[in-house]
Amino acid sequence: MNAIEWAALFGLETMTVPAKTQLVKEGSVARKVYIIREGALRIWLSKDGAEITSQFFFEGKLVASLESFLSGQPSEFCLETIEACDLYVLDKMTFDELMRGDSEFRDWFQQYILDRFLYYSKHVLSFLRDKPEERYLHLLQNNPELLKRVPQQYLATYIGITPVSLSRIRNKVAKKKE
Amino acid sequence: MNAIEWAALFGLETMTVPAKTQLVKEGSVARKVYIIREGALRIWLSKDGAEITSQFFFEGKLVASLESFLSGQPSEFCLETIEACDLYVLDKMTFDELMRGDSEFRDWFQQYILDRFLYYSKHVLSFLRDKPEERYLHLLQNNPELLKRVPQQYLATYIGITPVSLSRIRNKVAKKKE
DNA sequence: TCTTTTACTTTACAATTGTTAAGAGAGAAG
DNA sequence: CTTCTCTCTTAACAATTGTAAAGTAAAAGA
Repeated sequence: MNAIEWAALFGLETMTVPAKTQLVKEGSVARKVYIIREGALRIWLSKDGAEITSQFFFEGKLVASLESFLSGQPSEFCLETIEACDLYVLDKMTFDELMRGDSEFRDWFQQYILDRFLYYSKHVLSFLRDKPEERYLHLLQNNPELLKRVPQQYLATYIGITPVSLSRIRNKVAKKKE
Repeated sequence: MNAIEWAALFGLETMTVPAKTQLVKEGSVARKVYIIREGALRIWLSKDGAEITSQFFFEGKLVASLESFLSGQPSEFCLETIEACDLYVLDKMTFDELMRGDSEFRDWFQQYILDRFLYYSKHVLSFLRDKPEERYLHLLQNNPELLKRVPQQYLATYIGITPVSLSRIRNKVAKKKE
């Protein structure tokens, strides 16, 4: 079972939101998780007034400010749509009931947490092992869809550099290809 | 229940190993998890012949090359003792039985995975938001024990820089304090 | 259509980090 | 005690990135 199938099975309500909608704001408590039927979102945090993107989410994925949703603490992050999105909504009360009562869903969600854990392990690794230019090249190779779909300014902070520096790297890479 | 209490409850065997022992080597499959009675360990990976430390573990913690232990795939990392260690050993067969048969243990382990997930989220954050100097200062503030117990060359790669650069930063910070 | 806004690029300069090599100091081994 | 090894420091130079500002191009709004 994937996230969309769970959403359909539970008959979750859907909502449609325009681009640049903040579903969870910094400092507020996340009370819902969303399953993406269509669209793209990102999680960002602010540093000295600038936005730093920490993750992207696309069709078929479950997305939330998880650490806030699970702990009940105010979120350090903002969850915001990049494009107009079509989303299933799962509120915390229903989620808690499912986690208590539906062992299949519980197993599925725990697998989801494990996947996210493994994703983060690899992500940390790329910061330890690779230079920004290498991180960009890996994205280009392993996730070209991401580059086409996401504004470069978001991509830059996602790989830990400024938009200016990413522009320079792209220029450098393009010249090498000639 | 914490990891040590579980180990005692299950009557796990213990082992004592000297410093710089590789419990899991790069490319081998991790078949055990360890619970630390005494000592310190680290996980590292190699990049162009150099070792990059990705995490530290101390007393009371469960440690393994988790992605290898859970997936059965060869480990990308090496699990190595920093000091002489006194460890409980939990092999995969016993672990799998416990995960199937003991719902309390299963819940405990899943909470452990969740904690690790949250730890990694924050770790990624520090790479996105902070400069190496800030990462060092945060360690100094939040984890001074770590700095005393772990060789600086390991610490340097842990925060994503070279030992030379860490030495420079320490010098700079010391001068600021005068 | 014209204006405004936004995203991206480019440039120049400052700051930081990587690299290489040499040196100082502490501890281990003989 | 002496030598060897290992860790950390320091220095010089190259490479990379950050910052600030100006320029370009394309999309959005009136």
